[in-house]
Amino acid sequence: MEGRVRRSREEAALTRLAAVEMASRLFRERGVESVSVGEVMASLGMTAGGFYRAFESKEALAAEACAAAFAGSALASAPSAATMLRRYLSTAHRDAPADGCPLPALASDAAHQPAVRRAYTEGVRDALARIEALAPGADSKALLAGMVGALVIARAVDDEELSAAMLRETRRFWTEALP
Amino acid sequence: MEGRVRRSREEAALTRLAAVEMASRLFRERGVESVSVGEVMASLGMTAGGFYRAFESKEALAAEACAAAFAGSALASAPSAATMLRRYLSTAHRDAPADGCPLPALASDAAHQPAVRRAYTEGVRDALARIEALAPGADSKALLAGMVGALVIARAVDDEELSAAMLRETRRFWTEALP
DNA sequence: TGTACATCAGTGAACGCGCGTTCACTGATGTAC
DNA sequence: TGTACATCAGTGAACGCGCGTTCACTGATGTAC
Repeated sequence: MEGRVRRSREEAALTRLAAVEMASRLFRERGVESVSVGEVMASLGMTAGGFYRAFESKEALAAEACAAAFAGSALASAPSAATMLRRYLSTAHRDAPADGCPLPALASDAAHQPAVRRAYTEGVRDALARIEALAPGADSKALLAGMVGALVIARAVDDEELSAAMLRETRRFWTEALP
Repeated sequence: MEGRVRRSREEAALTRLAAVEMASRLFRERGVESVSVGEVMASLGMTAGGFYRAFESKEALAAEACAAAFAGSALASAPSAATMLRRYLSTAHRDAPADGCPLPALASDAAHQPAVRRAYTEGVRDALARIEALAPGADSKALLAGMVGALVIARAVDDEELSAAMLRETRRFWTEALP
């Protein structure tokens, strides 16, 4: 296109927020390393060059986008432990990683990239606190491990029946195991 | 170096096996996409060009290397469910992904690459069968989810204490929960 | 068994490509008077 | 409020780099006689 160029500062700030939000979704869907800066900006109708007016590097975006993913996690709003388990261990959650919990989606990135790792650690602490609030007395770490593991395996497997069974059986076990 | 070149067919076959084994370790350690063909071959003291006499593509190597990782999984040799839990949910296993179970290490690759996905699915079926053999009557899917999830989180987290606690509490819960 | 030739495992340079990042430039926005 | 100038958000081309893959070449291995 020709040169429609400078936006107002307000618009630029909104663009920045939109980039973080878009990156947070794309990173959960496909992993930080598989999504390019150019793709994030193109999704916003912009070119890659402008990215560096708003962010210092891709790593800085990764840190912000992951923190944003944890901050906006839907797990926060469940009214009971049973509801949390039903929503978390659902095929809908499995099939929508971009909108879902970052713990299964970003585990591999966190294991290999320090910027993601920091946000991830806080996300684990928050998740444990939420589980303890919803299910006092439950073994929160074993429960979180089961939820995250079931989703990770359900997303990695080729067989729809096996995938659904991982979610269903894990949900059933923990629904019965809770006080 | 100068041209010491052609090896015997026997040597070439050993080189091929060594490449699969090396790739299987490197892929578990850092993920398939973060390890280059050149790096795998350099680890064997060779150049990248020769790779394509033995393999059709990097994707073909990924499929073979992942299948090999599952075939050689140490989980197979545990004499009891308690021993399996102790070994699997240990900091030693957490800190040695190259030698460890592929289920936590390759989950992200399986979710995004069809060649890995197929081997992964068989790996999940095998793991469930082994758990059912060691702990008849246990909820094998919930248990596998807990083991894999605890290791995935323990490897993704910045805080040694939190990381060790994830393993320890998950192990304690399941040791008590088993028949 | 010995010799002459064909094969082919591995080398190393080159390729096309996509990536993260830089930069000169544009023209609307923001500011000073 | 209106004008003149400075700023700077975003463009688009270019960069250096590492990747997966190809290919002409080498010389030891394998084979035919």
